[in-house]
Amino acid sequence: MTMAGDTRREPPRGGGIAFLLAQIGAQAATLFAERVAALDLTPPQAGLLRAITRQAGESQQWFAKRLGVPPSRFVQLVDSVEQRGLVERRRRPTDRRAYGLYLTDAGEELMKELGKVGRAHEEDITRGLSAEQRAALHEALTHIADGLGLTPEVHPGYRQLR
Amino acid sequence: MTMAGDTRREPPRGGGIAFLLAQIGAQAATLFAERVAALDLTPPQAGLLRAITRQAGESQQWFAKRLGVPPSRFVQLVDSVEQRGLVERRRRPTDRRAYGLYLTDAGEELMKELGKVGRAHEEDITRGLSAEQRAALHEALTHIADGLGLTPEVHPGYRQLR
DNA sequence: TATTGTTATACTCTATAACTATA
DNA sequence: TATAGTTATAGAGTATAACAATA
Repeated sequence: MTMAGDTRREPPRGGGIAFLLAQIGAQAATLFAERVAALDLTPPQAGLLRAITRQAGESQQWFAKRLGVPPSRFVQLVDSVEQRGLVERRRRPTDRRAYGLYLTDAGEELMKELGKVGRAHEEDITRGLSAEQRAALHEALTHIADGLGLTPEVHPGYRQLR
Repeated sequence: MTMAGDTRREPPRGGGIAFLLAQIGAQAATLFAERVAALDLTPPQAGLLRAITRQAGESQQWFAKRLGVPPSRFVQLVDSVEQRGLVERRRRPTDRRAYGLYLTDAGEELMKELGKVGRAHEEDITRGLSAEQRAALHEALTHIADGLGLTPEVHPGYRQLR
């Protein structure tokens, strides 16, 4: 099934690895957007829910910085998931300017669905690769991400569905 | 130098291969945008110049479809490089509705610089990977791109520099 | 009537900066 | 005076659809 060593293409695939990464990354982001749309979520909303799962109770400023989103945009993002009953803002008694963010029960439920969607998406992208190829690919990509100074949480490439 | 088999991270890097691809792809696109900005080009302009290099004389419609850009946007794209003297529109005698697109001498010159930029960018991204890792990575990415139905020319992920 | 290229317009997404309430 | 959150506004980028010239 895997066409090992297929380099017969001419002209050669433009731009090599960097071009392929940009091209595939954009397509992966689009496919992910389509998948989470089935849960009535946008990719930024999905990213926020996941971040809250990991760091429940942190302030909006904290999440906004962590996710690389400007505070003004972040407000609307929180509004959108709060109005759907997925996330709660809780005033902090110690500093009444700040809100801590928490998932509601409905939010926790949706996160399970989101986990399934993520696994299906992963399978979509890596379909046809052997376990060895996947391991090597994951290692190479992690190496590149580290070299580019990318941190696991920040995802500058979220894309809305048109 | 390469940290082979580094899977100690916790929590594990989010989303696995698909997430890494989207994250890296976005960053690669941004870095490329910064590099071509040194030539006073945007990524879509660079993509157009490269396409014309390969298929000089084809019509605007042909290129627009090939690059996945709507005709209305394509007009402005051609305008921008024509005004800089990099590209020429030539009316077709056989069908006076259509224009064939050609690089000017200045355009050919700039393409050489663009080639250098592309190679430097490729090195930026793949820095620290062994020759074997690069070959395996290229193969895996080509496989993924084929699986996603991506063609070598179309690049839906061009991103403007902000 | 259909097609190439063009223009006009409207819409989406985003960031900048001003504003409020608390500290 | 400084900070968390919010709101208002303006800009960039994009697509949709109407238009002119040629077939």
